[in-house]
Amino acid sequence: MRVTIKDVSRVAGVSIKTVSRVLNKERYVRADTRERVEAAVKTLNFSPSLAARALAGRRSFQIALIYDNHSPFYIHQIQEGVWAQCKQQGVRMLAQPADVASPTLAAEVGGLIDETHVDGVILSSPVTDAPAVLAELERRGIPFVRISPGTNHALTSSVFMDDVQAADDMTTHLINEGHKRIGFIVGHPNHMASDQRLFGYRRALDRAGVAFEPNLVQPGLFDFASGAAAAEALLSLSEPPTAIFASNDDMAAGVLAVAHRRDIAVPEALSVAGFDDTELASAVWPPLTTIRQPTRDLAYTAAGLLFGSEGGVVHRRLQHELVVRGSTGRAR
Amino acid sequence: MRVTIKDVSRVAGVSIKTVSRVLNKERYVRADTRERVEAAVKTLNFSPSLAARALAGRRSFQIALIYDNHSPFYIHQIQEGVWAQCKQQGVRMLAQPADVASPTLAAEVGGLIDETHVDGVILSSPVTDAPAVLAELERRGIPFVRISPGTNHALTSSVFMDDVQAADDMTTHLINEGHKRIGFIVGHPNHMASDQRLFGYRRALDRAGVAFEPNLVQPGLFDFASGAAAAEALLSLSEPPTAIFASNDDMAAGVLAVAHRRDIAVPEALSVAGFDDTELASAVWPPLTTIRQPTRDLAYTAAGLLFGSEGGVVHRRLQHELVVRGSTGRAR
DNA sequence: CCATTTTATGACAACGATGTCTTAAATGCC
DNA sequence: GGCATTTAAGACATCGTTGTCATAAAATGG
Repeated sequence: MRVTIKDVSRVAGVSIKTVSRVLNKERYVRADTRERVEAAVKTLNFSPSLAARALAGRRSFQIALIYDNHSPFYIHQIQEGVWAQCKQQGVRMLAQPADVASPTLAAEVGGLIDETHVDGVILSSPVTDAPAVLAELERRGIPFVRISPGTNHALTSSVFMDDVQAADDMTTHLINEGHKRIGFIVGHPNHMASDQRLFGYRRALDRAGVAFEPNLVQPGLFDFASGAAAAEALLSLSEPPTAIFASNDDMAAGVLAVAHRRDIAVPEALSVAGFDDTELASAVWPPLTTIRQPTRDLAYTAAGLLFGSEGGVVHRRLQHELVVRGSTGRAR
Repeated sequence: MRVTIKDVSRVAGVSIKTVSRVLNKERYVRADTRERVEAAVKTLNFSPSLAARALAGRRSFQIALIYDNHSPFYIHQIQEGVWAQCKQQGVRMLAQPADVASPTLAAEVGGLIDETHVDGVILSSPVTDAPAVLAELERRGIPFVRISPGTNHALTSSVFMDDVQAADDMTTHLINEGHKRIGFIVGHPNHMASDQRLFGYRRALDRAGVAFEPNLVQPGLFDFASGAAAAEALLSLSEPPTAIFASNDDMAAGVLAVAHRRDIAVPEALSVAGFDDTELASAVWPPLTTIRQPTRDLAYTAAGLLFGSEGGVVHRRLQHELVVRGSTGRAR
């Protein structure tokens, strides 16, 4: 049999309402009463039913994390950050993989909210930019925070980093190392960050007075295979680049593999740079020069905003960092 | 305002109990009544409250996945498999990171179950072998399935692969390639699979009549850094191995990095093998020879058993597969 | 055709908490 | 000391479903 608030109230010799008050840290409970209740809770090893709390009260003590991202490293860090905050707040986390391409996504999200009564939602890129989902959340008036959204910054709370500046930093670093022909692998077209990183790359080139060459830019999908394919294309050019900047680490790993296969020394003959600084960046050889994106902190902060006292729309930018490792060096 | 079963019943012109019957696919509902109800559900866009269902009924339509594993790739595949099964069954998944070393783990798991009313639990290694957790679950009589448990196979349902045989297969493969001095990097001591893989390694050596050398075995923690450290130790021996078999891919990636750093050609001068066939195995250079562990399928199957009709304890062994890639070759 | 069984539906209590309202005791104020 | 206010605690309705029981209608059988 389940231990209920009623059992606690009997043992403590008070009404269930008083137990409820203690549980929710409400006012108007005498210190000695509180202690008796707390003792009873401990003795009986009581955990309140979230279902009953959700049904009767205004909170469900659950939030949902919705993501559609195919980099396991990235998701892992996001989950970890959100979970850390949830644990601190005594709230459960519902992990919800999704598919931004699905026409039923908004309906699914709506169903999720109705079913679970979640107190809030965290959206991770690229779900952050699915208009139907945003509309659905807005219509329900449920609080939500977006991690690294690409659009409508004013609309709702979000945490993010400056993708344009980060890509600019990396490109500038490569230029400073003497590179003039820098290949660029764009990210997945679903992700707004892809455009921004491309923009940062171009901005840095412009500022340095390096001509932009369209055939040095290759499309990618944020995964290993597309990075490798893009590298093949770039290295097959009559005048190949001396450096390749991939929009994330997974694709950069693909570039490294191709370089190895073609017996091109990295970084002596080719510099390779990634983006994100996931665990992968230090697990390949040579370790990747990359942009440390504070993914875990972004997620932790996002969940914090959801519970936070600060009313209204809040935006937080977290700092990125250029991490120079062995995969880049001076141009020959 | 929330749409409730009452609204549906009004629109359909039936009692709420009848709506409930349709929702739960119970018997004794006329076809035309069922259709009217289903139409009303669609019109109103109704999703039943899980909280209310859990409170009133015997099911909560939620299961928990408990894991403590530091390989993001592995967890990702586990989550994906469980989620796929949940989606098919119309059930929510509660992702619950844990710490097997924590003395309060069993209490936390107990609290989770009381709070959420979950219908079942899936344990992923190494939580599968935490006696306190198992006792707690047993005490509550809640169904659970273990993924790759190391102990007490008869106790409860589980899905697994043959770690001993797999490690034996890999070791035999290396022996067949002419290797006599094969280094082995053990996994995390918390994981039972670590012992089994070591055992398989020894069994293969014994059968082939290759002498076992204790200093060719190094401890590891299933992560990149420990793999690198173990490789340093092995390659610093006066008579270093010609092949290194790491108990998982992350550690094998560490070995590769050390080999590169020391300018040891792989596979010409050193063969390197991993275990798991996570995405990482194909993202490093050269791509790893490894054991394909059907992680996603294990998870999918485990969740299936939880919902399955088969009463009592069920065990399912899934097949592993030796995947030969570029990181291993003939011994010089 | 009547008795019996099966099918189909509804009324109402129950699940385990919180919200609202009420009441009693303690405290503050002039 | 008397009255207003604050503090402390309980009674009871309520949240949105499912479980149980009752009952009417339809099907079945001899």
